[in-house]
Amino acid sequence: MWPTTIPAAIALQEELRSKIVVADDFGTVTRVAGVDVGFEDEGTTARAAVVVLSFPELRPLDYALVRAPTPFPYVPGLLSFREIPVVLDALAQLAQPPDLLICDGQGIAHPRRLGIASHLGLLVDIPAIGCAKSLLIGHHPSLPATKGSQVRLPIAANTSVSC
DNA sequence: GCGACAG
DNA sequence: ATCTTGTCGC
Repeated sequence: MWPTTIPAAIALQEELRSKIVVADDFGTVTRVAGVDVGFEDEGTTARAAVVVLSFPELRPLDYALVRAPTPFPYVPGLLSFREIPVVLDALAQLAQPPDLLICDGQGIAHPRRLGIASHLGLLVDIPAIGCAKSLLIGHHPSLPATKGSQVRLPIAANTSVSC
């Protein structure tokens, strides 16, 4: 069953965090999937879109678009409970299952090390990368001023939190 | 107590 | 995330 309350969701994260395996090697990747979720009807409907590309060619191989009732409110730190259910439905419809997932949200750079990418990857047992557009917690060193600069930052920098 | 807070 | 208007860059 899926958590319905904030305490239950946090408890589940605490339970799952130990299962996370941090890796810099994703093994042999043949198909990579881009995953994202949008909302309709004032947030009451969740819409998942998954596209599978060949790797490294990046040719579209498959995709799925699924809508379902939104199961959980947006709570910073608990995004996965709002977006994952409909994503699971979409992933189940793929004829070409991916070897790697790239999600719009945090991975282990999360208060309890379980951002949506980590959570989803754990549930479907597929390596996942969190590709968030902004920071949820922590800090990082100042970045190069030039767009496209190659930098190597600590994973989930300064994640000292008291949540 | 106050501010911050993925999408 | 979504909505909506104005502005910017190619």
